[in-house]
Formats: sequence, C-alpha cells, structure tokens
Amino acid sequence: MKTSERILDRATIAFGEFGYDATSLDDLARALDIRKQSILYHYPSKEILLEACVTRAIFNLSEALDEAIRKSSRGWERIESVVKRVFRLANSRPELLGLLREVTRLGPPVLTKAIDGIHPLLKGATDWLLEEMQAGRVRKSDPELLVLSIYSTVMGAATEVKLFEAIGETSTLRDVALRRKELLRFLRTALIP
Amino acid sequence: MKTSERILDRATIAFGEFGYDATSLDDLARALDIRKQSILYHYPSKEILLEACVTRAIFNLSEALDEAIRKSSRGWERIESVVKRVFRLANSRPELLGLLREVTRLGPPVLTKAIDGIHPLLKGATDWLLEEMQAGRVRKSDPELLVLSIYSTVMGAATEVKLFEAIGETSTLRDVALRRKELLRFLRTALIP
DNA sequence: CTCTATTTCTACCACTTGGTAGACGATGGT
DNA sequence: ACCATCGTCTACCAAGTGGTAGAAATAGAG
Repeated sequence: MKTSERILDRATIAFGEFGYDATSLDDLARALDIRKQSILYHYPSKEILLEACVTRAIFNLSEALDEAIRKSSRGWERIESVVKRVFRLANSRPELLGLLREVTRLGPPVLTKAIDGIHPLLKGATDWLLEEMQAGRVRKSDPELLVLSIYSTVMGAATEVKLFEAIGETSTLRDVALRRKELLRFLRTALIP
Repeated sequence: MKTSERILDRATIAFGEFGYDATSLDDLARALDIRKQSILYHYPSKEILLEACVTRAIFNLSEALDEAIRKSSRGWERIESVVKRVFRLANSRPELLGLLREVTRLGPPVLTKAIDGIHPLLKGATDWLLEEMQAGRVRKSDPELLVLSIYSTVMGAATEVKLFEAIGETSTLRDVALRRKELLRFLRTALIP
C-alpha cells in the first residue's frame, strides 16, 4: 500500500482513539516502522495531517450514510437504517466517530473545515425530516434541533463504549446489539406519532 | 483564597475546556501568576492534580443533582428538574461537564476512580427509574440502559455547544433554552406513557 | 525575638515535541 | 550512461514537557 495511505490510516486511528495531543509524530512513525521525517514529507505538518484524516473520515462517513439512506426512503425505516449503519460503523471503525468527536473538542480551525464537510449531510437530514413531518410520518417539531438531538444521542450511544465498560457493562456484540435495540425503541417512541 | 483551591479551580477549567494533554503546568502557572513549582508543591504530579479536579467536580455534580432531586420526587417532574439543573450547570460551569467527558476519553486509571464517584448517582437513578416503571409512571424498559441513554443525550445536548456554534446555530441564552425545551419534549415523549 | 513549619521561589535537568537541512538511494525517461 | 524526480533516510535544533533540589521568604507559637 502507498505510504501516504498507511500514514493516514494509522493517524486516523491514533487521533480518534487517543486524541490529537496525545499522539506524537514519533509514536506514529514507530507504529508504522518508518522515520518521522517520512511522515512530514507527505504531510508537511501535524495539523495538515489531521486535516487530511478528517477530510477522508468525513468522506467515508458520508459514503456509509448515503448507502444507508438509499436502502429505504421514508419514515421510521430510514431512520432505523441510518442508526444501524452508524452502530455498525462504530463497531467496525470506531476511530471514525472518535475522530469526529475529537475534532469538535479541538475547535477551530479544524472544526470549521469539518463542518463544511458535514453540512450537506445535516442539510439533507433536516430537509428530509421536514418532509416527513409534513407528511405526518414524524412527530412535528423543529427539524434542525431534532437532527442535533439525534446526532448527540446516537453519537453518545455509539462512542461511549469505554464508559460503559468502565461502569461494568460488558461490551460483547450481543450487548452492543441490545443497547442499539434499546436506543431504537427510545428514538421510535420519541419520533413516531 | 487558598492557593491550592485557586489551582484546582483553574486546572478544572483548563482540563475541562482544552483537555488534559493540551494543558501544561506552565500554562496553568502563568494563568495563576505563580511558579510551576508551587503547583507541584500542592499536587506532586500532574496526574494527581487531575484526580483532585475530578474528585471535586464529581462532588459538585452530586451536590447539584441531589438538590434537583430533592425538589421533586416522582415521575416526569423529577426528570425535568434534573435535566434543567444539568443545563444550568452546563451554562454556569461548563468545565465540570467538560472534565467529565475528558475523563471518559482519557480512560483508566483516572476513569476508574471517577466511576467510583459517579456510581452511587447512577445506582440511585436506575433504582428510582425502576420504581417509577413499576408504578407505571415511566414507560417500561431496561432502566440501566435507559439511564445511559439519557446520560449521553443530556450530556451531548449540554456540552456540544461549540459544535452548534460552528454549525451556525447561535448560542444566546434563549437559544439554549430552546434546545433544552426541545430536548425535554423529546425525552418526555420517549419516557412517559 | 526566635524557633519551626509551611509555602513559594530560583535554578536546573532529562526527555520529548514538531519541524528543518540536506545527504543518499531508487526509478524511469532520454 | 546520464539526469531528474521522488521518497526515505540521518543528523540536528529550539522550544516546551513534567519533575527534582534546595534556597529564600513568610507566618504563627513560645
């Protein structure tokens, strides 16, 4: 595989899992068994590397969500499909969601760029929700706030696995599935009239 | 005020807002206009300082929630009272919730200690929810998972102000109140039969 | 005032950080 | 065979990291 891609993969995992500040270029280089200066050849600074990770992560995320959206088009089915896809993603590539959360923590300027990438997704979601509300398939309320509510709920449930583990909740596949089911019920009663 | 308290205040804000790794002892000392070694006199290491911050933050949090709980005892009223209190806290002392989130990100060993402190709160909440479910005042479901769902929902809504701002949502007091109202409606329809 | 304990300071230190400069080697086109 | 481009390397560096040692200041008790 191309070195630049390997760096991006590893950096995304490290930034998403341990955080930007806690990950040094030396750490990355060691993990990749190359020299730090090779990283800096492909990505001239740590921040540029971060931006590259974020851009690609958002692209991957959009892909996954688009796929989930295409699967079903209306009402609860689509919401369910999206939530399930996010959970699958949280399981198969936790670093993607982790990175996203990390970015909101870091604030501008990375956050600003990230938002630009996510904005179409949010816009699409609010527009769709509005339609569904008007068609009476979703309880009426402010669609924009609703999207954010759902976002933080799903994000929280999907990413706070570490917390659950520390509390004593186990995290086998079945447990995660159970939480997903519970969350879906929670969302469904809140959203569907 | 006692120096050790001043250090604790400032460190809690810094750790909660910018993160543990991004905050150096030199930064803290500068902000407090004392020398780094004075910090290390009161708290022999950075990690010990963090633990002290977390312990106190959790104590403050427990206090606030206990107060909210005492205000009303049953059904939706109590949930509403607690959520409102959390939002007030997120507004008046955002660093407390920020620190809590930071700790879940950092993982053990700090997280382990933090959980010990939070556990009674969670236990109280699940027990109470179970009672309410049996009394038919709250929709029946797994109380433990429900607490975690509510936790991440409220936490998300309360802390992701930065994200909202970056998206373009303004964050005046009125806007926050609006989001709170929306969240309460969301919770209410999901929880109350 | 003096003794003692507490607190804050100056002066360092070993180590890590992100980043620069430039040598060395591979690869492919002419 | 030659050269140019690309990629990786070694060798450094200035700034910042958490932390130690011990000197100076401060303050309360006798």
